[in-house]
Amino acid sequence: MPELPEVEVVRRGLESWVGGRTVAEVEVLHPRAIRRHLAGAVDFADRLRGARIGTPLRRGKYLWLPLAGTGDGLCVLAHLGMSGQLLVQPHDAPDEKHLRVRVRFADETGTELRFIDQRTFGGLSLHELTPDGLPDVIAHIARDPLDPAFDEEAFHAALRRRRSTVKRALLDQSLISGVGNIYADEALWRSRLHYDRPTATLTRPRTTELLGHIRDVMNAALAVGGTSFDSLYVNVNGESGYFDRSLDAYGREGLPCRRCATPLRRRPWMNRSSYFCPRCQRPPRPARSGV
DNA sequence: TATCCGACCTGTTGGC
DNA sequence: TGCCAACAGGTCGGAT
Repeated sequence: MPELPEVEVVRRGLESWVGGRTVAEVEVLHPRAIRRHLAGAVDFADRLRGARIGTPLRRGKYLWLPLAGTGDGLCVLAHLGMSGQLLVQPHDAPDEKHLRVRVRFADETGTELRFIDQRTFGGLSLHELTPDGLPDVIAHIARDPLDPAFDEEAFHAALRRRRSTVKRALLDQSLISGVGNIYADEALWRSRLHYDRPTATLTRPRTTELLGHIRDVMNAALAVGGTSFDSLYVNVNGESGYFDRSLDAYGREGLPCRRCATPLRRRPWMNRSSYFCPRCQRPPRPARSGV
């Protein structure tokens, strides 16, 4: 599933293969893929035609392509959801089964950009950029932990204020962006923190340690092209990443913990799963009532 | 206001 | 072999 490292791999691919090219034609094959573009498919295609793609940018799991030539301050915002792919394909390559949007360019390179999405949780839309260069609709998305301007002190203070648990907080994109279920479980395992640990109990050193593990695991995944369990995540050239072989917690139910050999467990959690080591990641003690 | 949780969506897998 | 339920999970919006 595309989280920050996978989206960054895609962003880098787009920078190489799509940056600087001019859009000739856009074909929307499934309306749900552009559902966040409220003006609809015809408007989406009309406004994109003739635009020149700038350098792709990213915040958390969102990436966007600034546009020139359509009036200032417009961009294509993309979210891959759970199964979205942005592929650069030859014109004559057969259409993928779940091809949703096709972008052709006004050049002779012989390739086009395709948005493919099996589960249609992702999508493309056009938005204006705010003065600080961010698409207006993602102003609520926090900076991600690989952003040099990420404010660690403010993050810790926000955690302490919350009456919630640590994994919920990690998945809250308005608090810290780019972390999804996989890297949350990995970082918690590395930090020896149980997913239900109340955020208000985290000390400043524990927050620093947790952020360090989040950055480490994301950078390690980035270095090998991200995590691919199946064909649902690939880079713009259709290649898989290799970080699934390095996962310590996610998807390893019943397998021995790489620290203590205790079999890892999976627990249903918020309509998904949490993987953890019952020995290294002790559940929090219940709060005593009436004290 | 803060937090929680169901709905959305489709292919795969496992049980019967 | 075929049917069905469970599962995967990021984001949004309604409920509490």
